Amino acid sequence: MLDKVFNPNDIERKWTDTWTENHSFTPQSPGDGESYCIILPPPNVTGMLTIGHVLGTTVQDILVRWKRLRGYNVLWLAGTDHAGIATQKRVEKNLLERGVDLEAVSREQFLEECWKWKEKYHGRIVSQLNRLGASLDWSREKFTLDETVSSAVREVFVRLYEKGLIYRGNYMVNWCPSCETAISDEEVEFREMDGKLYYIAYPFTEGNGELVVATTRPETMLGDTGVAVGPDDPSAPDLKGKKVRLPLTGRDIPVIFDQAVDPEFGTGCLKITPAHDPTDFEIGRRHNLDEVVVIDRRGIMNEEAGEFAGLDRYQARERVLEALREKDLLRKVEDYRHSVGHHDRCGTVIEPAVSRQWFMKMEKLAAPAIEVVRDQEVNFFPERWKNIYLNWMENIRDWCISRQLWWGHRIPVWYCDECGELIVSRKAPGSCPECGGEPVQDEDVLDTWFSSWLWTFSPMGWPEETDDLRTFHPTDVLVTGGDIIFFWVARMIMASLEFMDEVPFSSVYITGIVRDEKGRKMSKSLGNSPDPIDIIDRYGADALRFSLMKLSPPGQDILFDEKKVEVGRHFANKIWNASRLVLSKGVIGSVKEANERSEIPEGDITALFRALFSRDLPETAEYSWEDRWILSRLAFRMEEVDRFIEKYRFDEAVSAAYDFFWHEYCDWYLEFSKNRFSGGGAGARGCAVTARTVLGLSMVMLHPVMPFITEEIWNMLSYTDVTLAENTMKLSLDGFRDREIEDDLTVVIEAVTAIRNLKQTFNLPGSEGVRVIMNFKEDSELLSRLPAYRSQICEQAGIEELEITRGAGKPAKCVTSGHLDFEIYLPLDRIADVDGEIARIESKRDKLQSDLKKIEARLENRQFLEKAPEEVVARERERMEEMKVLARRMESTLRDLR
RNA sequence: GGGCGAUUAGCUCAGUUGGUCAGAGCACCUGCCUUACAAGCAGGGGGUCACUAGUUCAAGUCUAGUAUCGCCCA
Repeated sequence: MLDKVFNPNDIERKWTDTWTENHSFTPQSPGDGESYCIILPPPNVTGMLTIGHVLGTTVQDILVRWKRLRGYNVLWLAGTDHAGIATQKRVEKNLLERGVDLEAVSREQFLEECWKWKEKYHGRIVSQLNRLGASLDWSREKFTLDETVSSAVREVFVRLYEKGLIYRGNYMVNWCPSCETAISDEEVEFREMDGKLYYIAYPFTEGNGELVVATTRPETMLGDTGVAVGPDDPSAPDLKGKKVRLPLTGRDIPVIFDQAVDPEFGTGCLKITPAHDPTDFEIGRRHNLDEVVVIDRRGIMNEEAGEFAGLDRYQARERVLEALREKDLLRKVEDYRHSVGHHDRCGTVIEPAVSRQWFMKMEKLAAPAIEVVRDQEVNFFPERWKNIYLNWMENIRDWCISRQLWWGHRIPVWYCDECGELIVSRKAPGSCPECGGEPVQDEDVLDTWFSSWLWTFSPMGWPEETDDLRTFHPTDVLVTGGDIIFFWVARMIMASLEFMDEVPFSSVYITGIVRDEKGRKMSKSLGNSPDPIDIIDRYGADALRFSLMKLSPPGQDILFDEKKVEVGRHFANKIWNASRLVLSKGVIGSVKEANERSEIPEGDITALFRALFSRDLPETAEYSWEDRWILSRLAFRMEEVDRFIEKYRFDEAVSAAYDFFWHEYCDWYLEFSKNRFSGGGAGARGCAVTARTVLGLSMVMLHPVMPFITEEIWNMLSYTDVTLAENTMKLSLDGFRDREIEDDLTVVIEAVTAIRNLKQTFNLPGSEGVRVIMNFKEDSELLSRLPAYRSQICEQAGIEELEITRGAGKPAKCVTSGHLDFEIYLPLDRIADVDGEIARIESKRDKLQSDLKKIEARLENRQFLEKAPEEVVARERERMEEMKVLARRMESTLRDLR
């Protein structure tokens, strides 16, 4: 006998092991059937997965398992990312904590530490993904620094360099003084901050007078090489050719005129620091101003800053202000709120700096990537992301791709130590082709995303024309968060179009962001994400997956609270216990026997299904209306679930399966089945076969969402020796839909519920001696079919006798329940609480009458009658008549009671 | 400054092309440890759909504006 309470941990381990041993998720290339491919957004090897990863991973797993069940040749490609800055920082921190002097560590030694780190955390990530049930193909797994991927990176660099799209130069970049590297525009996060606006006087070199400039960063004045005013400035003619003397340095700098000056800002007069401000840089280059660097790579003032050298930029700010005050040049200080760029990885305030870096021209690459989205070759779900993508792509700027790090893809560029020749090459050159000198490789590495943007094809062996590429590229759908749409999604589309000449995927599904109960995004740095493994230990992976899917409508952020996982745990327990019931009846009519009897090919569940149930289940001793009904509902629900998954409506798909299993199969079918089992004989046999089959197909339906428990139950049902995860079945249950019986059951269920309600309201616990009359309106079609359901209605409602009548009068002493097609009379010798009953009916009558008034008003409205579609008017008329009948009956009931 | 979400029951959230859409889960109340399940069963109460105008015969749903919260871009 199975345990009473479902215990997920053992079976989850068991099936993970089995699937791994069977290599269940390794497809062939070329393979049988249509192929389907998803690449896993490679997690960083910096730490552990968050609940956010669980959400995205589950969505992908649902899609690939669902496709596999339908016979697709599915590849879900596993991989991890080296995460340049993040990993380097973690390793540095780790070394410092171990008391290692970073200055004394060589590049080689440091990289060795990084690889150790990678091995450790890679293992953790793999085990987390396995615990979650992710059906990834580990045989093809790649790490972004693997040789196949690295060679693709070098290939791409060389090709783009040769095409003139990659260039090196001295430009303004976002510099992180903490990480001591350049970063791309996308890695800068702007935050609103309270600051000050300082008004500083710059005296003219000749004559009296001064120009007052406004700045939030007074320390940068040490690097000023000009002062700019707008060309339309009223004082412009007077300023022509003038110079000012830069305070504290004594440097004479020109007054220039430039469109970029905003006359509304401050005094309308802008100090120009070309080496430390992006706008100033542009203005400076336009006017050939000097670029004086005063802040070094660590954010410390250099020797150009004179007496301020050696101070960090914030200390320098204070000291500069002091000095200006002393010289009486500080005219005004205002509070000022402005946005300040921070490095998204470490939170350090970005120091814009002129620096020699490698860049990629993006405009030409972006053009086709814009087209494919406009032409709907690539579609976003939810669709609103499309506009965000297009907006970014249309305003794209060049990409700074070099990083001053050690951990990453080293830039494939060498410089001759003799003649300085620049050599861009796929392989290390032996000697300089110009002078035979010794080539020295560029010290820097590439932005991590420079390898990630190739991820739909580089892990499959590009630039070789491999079987995998032929079979699986382009991939089908990319599932990821909206936060990396620029970093990654957009760039992948560009890369694939450039190098594969096709889109990388046809759909992009953007998941919501998982936040904590306070609405903060879960992140490693905040430490507010619970370890998914803890949750899995306590609730089970199926429960976690189910709950996340049920609670996350597409694109909506989800506030995660551990309590929400209970929904899934309860459901898994329900599945488990329903299975206990069904399996306990297994001795009757084993499906395996039926399988053998009908000589059905191993694993062909559809054929089995059809052999067990012919299209029109005859009203035989074996099968009866209960079976027809649940099969009809199953047919409907399976189709519904498929439709929702196709539309990426996982919340709806999961809810449909849940409602079917719990509220149709368990609440009604299995309850009906108890009587049939206890009756024994052929009826019990048919019931057992149906109960098992529906259970089995429910497992198929739920497997993509809850792979473990469904696999377990599926195997206990012994249909085949093939695991559910590896099974394929083309299911088409269309023919089993039976509207008439579904309509009948709607009434049966309504009647049973009404009787239960009356019984409970009037406190009749047992069924003994309870007699109920179900009185139909004269014209009801149901009347003739109802007797078939009579015994189940009695059983389910807990009554001894059900009399079905037509147009009969109401007995004198009884309580009633009114419905559209029928009325329930429950005769009582004595109504204990007459007043309560009157109040109950009155409140229902009041509600009915107010609804009735609305409908009457509508039907008296000439406009409605003229303009609304006929069927709407007809339906309203019908409703009004029905409600009138109900109201009359209620009134008569009330009269009787009083 | 520009753009995008959100606002529906005490809580967390569904509600697709306007017309049986006012719903689910949790929480709550009542009765049940009924031989699958108390992580359960049966029954029940509970909402002016943020606000204001508008379009329409008809608005939770469409339009505009307002308020509050959140995100993205500059």
